[in-house]
Amino acid sequence: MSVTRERRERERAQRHQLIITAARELAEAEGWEAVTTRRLAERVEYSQPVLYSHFSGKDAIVRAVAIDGFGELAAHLHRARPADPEPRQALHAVCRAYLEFATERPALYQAMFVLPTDVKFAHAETPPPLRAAFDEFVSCFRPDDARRELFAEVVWSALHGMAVLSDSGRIPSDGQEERLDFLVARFSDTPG
Amino acid sequence: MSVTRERRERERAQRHQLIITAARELAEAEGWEAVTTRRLAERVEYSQPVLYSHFSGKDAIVRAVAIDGFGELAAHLHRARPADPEPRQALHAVCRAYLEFATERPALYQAMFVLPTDVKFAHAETPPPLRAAFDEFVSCFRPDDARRELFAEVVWSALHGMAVLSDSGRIPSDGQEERLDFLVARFSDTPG
DNA sequence: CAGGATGTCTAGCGTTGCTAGGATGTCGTC
DNA sequence: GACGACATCCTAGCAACGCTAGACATCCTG
Repeated sequence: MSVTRERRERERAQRHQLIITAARELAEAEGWEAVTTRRLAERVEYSQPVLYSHFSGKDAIVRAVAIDGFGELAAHLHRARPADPEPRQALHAVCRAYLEFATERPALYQAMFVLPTDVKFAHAETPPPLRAAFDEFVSCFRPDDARRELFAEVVWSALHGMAVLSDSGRIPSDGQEERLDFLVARFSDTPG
Repeated sequence: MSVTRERRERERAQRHQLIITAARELAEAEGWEAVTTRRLAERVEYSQPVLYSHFSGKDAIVRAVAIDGFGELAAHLHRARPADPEPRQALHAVCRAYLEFATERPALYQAMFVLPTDVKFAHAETPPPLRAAFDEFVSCFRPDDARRELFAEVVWSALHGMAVLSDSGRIPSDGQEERLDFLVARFSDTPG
């Protein structure tokens, strides 16, 4: 339990995070198909096997990036929700923030919500930040409505669909604002 | 221009389709990650290079599968839409049919709407069956409403989100029916 | 200072998508 | 019917992939 050991562990933890951020940067710059273990190793200036001493495999690295993303998304949505919760404006703000997040960090978003994953959603083992992000949607609906979780699921599904279809060029990305307005108009508790 | 030549071309066309259906079956049975050029070649009882005399690469095979799927989806949605178009029931029927299609042919659905593609959506070069499928949604809204295309985009996005999030285990698949009901209630022209 | 644990690298395995080049067979012409 | 031209198909191989075994170096401990 020497001082050296502590330093080692600290360095190891730093390198762990370095791998995660390097994977994320590489993915954001060139897409996930460009993130190979060789390029990643080169980028962190270690050899390939070092990656495997930190993560069980490439999937685990992607998962680590995704989990980092959940925290950022939760924070981003929370910042966007106005303090005075006029319900419809709150929903609009949160939805817009969600689409912003997806558009500005497409690779991160893919790691979180598109790539195959074994992260548990809506489950006891769900990462707390992920649950927190989802709750930002739930909180946009009336607390006394028993179906607000259902509402949140559908709104989230719609936003996710808009995000991925737009990102993959399947719907024109310049109509996103209009679609957002329409979605919120239809889903907010206070119609009109 | 001999008879033999005609037979050759006929055989070639058959083999072309054989490759497509083999790829699709393999994907439906074991997922797209199991569809390798070697396994596909083995399945059609030819060597690998034969695939490349029909398609420019693996992506082109996936695209061909997807395009087949567009036709089937359009037909499936059209069958589902009732002749007497009570608007809300029509929308409900088409939406349910869409989700059915996605759940029952998940690999085909992925080829069409998830995997990277260069198929043109909402464009002059859009495959007609794809446009026809989209129009089944558009037709669920009042013809005099200039924004019905927008409505259709958002409904489609929501359904797509529900389909992929459920398929990848990110929302529980047994809530799909409830979500569908809620979606249609909020989006149909005739509220209530 | 020796011995064992820890950390890191080189080298290589099996698989992937894809392609070059040779063998085989079929066709139109003399 | 024999022959050159052509089309068809396969064997063999390339580079890149995720991942791992085993050798080397380095450091802490007794």
